Amino acid sequence: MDSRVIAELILHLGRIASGDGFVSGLTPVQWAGLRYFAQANRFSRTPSAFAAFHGTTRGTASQIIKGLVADGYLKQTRSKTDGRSVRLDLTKKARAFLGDDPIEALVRAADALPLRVRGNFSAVLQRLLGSVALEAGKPLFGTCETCVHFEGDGCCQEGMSAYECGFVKEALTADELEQLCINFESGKPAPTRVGTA
Amino acid sequence: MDSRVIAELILHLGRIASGDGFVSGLTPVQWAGLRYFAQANRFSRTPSAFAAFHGTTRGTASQIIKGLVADGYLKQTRSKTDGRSVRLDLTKKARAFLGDDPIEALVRAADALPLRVRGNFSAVLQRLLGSVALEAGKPLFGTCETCVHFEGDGCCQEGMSAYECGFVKEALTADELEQLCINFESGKPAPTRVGTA
DNA sequence: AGATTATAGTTTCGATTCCATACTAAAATA
DNA sequence: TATTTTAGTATGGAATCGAAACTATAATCT
Repeated sequence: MDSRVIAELILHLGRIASGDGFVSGLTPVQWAGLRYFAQANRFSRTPSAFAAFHGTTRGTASQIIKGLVADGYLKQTRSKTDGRSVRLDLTKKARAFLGDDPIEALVRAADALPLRVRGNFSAVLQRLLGSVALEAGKPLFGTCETCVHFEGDGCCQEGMSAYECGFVKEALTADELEQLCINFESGKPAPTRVGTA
Repeated sequence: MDSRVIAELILHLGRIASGDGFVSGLTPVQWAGLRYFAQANRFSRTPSAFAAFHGTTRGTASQIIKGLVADGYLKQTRSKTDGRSVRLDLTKKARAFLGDDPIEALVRAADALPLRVRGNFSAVLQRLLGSVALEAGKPLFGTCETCVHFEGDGCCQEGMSAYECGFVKEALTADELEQLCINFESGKPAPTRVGTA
């Protein structure tokens, strides 16, 4: 019986914290877009990936992005390796605006929680999201840390960090290990493994 | 740094779990309305209270309700004591439909959590909602259990339960103690108190 | 290679949502 | 009695979103 209360609290909290109407000139959807492109790694900063993440169609995603580009929050670059693809990057203007995101009220509230509580709480949220995303057939985004495609024993064999993604087969910078990726696939084999095909 | 992750998870989870588009013929907003009127006590089943809860305007709330009434999910009754006021009650049809609510996916996910975790988790959510609602100037709904207006020592003095709301000055049934109320005011004086004016 | 199919992204259209504003009617207050 | 407040409803315009159609590039299949 507590479960229903939890579910309703999450939905309600999400709605309240999204901020109604315009905040600092952006709509809730536009803020969601900005947040996404601020956190997605370079393989995932595309209209399609955003659509998948946000749980909408590519058409809708395209519109949201168009608005953000027009207002100077995102910059578009065509991919050199794939002529169809496009990458979106936050402009300086956008980064400066991130602090006005209405989500900050919720961030502050979470920040007031005891450190220990935060960790548990966040883990439970992750778990709930995993279940719901699975059932709804939505892709689950995640970071390299627990991804099956992550290869690389952090040790610097020859002077350079040896992180690599086995899916796109490219090297990864340290920053990118913490960014969201659409190719994420959950799987936590022992941290020290060597790839058993 | 974990706080931001928490905030984004909540927003994301809320969006995914709201269900996109129509589910069983109702839109996400209509489902939200149905849930509200299923859980609000008789003082709070009004357009205004729903607007306050849902964080929208009375006009928008009125539209949502109009649709639900037209589709036979809600029944309108004018108040006898206040000619302006209107009370909305769920129809049998609506109660039968509640199980199809897209939120059920999230409910099931929460239900899979260990009992002990659920309690803590729910408490933290409550706390976050309290902070955010306060900061956003939104009213906080709650139940009699922790409301300052709740009067009555559950003991049955003369054969009937003596629960009463000091705000509307009316007797309360046992059911109503668990329903959401717009007149809720947080405050947890000692459970056994007698009203010090 | 050439034809077919799949993918990335965009555009357009219609339905829905929602806020702002204006409005009616019934309390509450002066 | 006159004024103000409150409850609820309508209307118009902007924004959102999904479905479907469309363009262009890549991948696949004879």
